[in-house]
Amino acid sequence: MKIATYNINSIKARCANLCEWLKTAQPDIVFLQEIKCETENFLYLECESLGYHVAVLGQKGYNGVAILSKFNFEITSKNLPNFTENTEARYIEILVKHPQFEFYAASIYAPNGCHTDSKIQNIKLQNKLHWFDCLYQHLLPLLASNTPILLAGDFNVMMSELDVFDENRFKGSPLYIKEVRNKLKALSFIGFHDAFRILHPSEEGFTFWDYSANSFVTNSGLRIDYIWLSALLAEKLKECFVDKSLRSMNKPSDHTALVAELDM
DNA sequence: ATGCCGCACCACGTGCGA
Repeated sequence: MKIATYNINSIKARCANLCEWLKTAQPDIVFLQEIKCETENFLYLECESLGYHVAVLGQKGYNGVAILSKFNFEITSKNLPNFTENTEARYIEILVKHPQFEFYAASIYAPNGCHTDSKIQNIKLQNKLHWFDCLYQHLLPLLASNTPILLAGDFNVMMSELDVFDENRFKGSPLYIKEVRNKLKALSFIGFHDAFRILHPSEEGFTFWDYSANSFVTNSGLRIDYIWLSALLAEKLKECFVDKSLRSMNKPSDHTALVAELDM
């Protein structure tokens, strides 16, 4: 089983790139973030004609998450039920139903918490930390159900100096400060495994390069997109890699896809 | 010490991203 996560930065602007990539990469499940469209405006026909069932939580203009799956599923959650300020579309979760296996799978777009005004940034940072707390509160009963869980998406956190091209530029950033990194580390404390790091303990694995300053060419990137596997899925992990082909296309997203192969 | 570019939208400027 091949799965991929991709912050697409507008599904509409990326339709041709996405379809071309789906045809060549042939993933079974794709987790999308920042689709930037309302639920009813998603590219249903294009995705369904390529063999995918579609789950969408959209929003006008910003954010928005979706899952494309060749396997049948039921939607089990739209947004975090325990997060009270749910005006932003950042979480959609399905239960994949295959005759041989069943697991929860969520597409995640965590708040980034950055703003030019420091007062507003602090409010956004607190919101980000609270959002992660709510994510874990939501995940604990799922873990207790003993159903395998897969989390994929843009977590807006670099976990270590390996994950950032120039650590000094991000000192104090809500993407990198200790409080935020600790929130992500907490995922491993409750039993999730960072798929890329399991297989590549010392590679950079960047998934994002800013549009400006020629950053893709100079490889000034960040690793902020992750696939997290609960134990029952981590033991099936065969391969995990960054597919840079999407970032190399015309009119690319500023992110590219992180891909994992699991031996189900 | 900074969004340098690109996206969407009551749109030809502004908000937002990371």
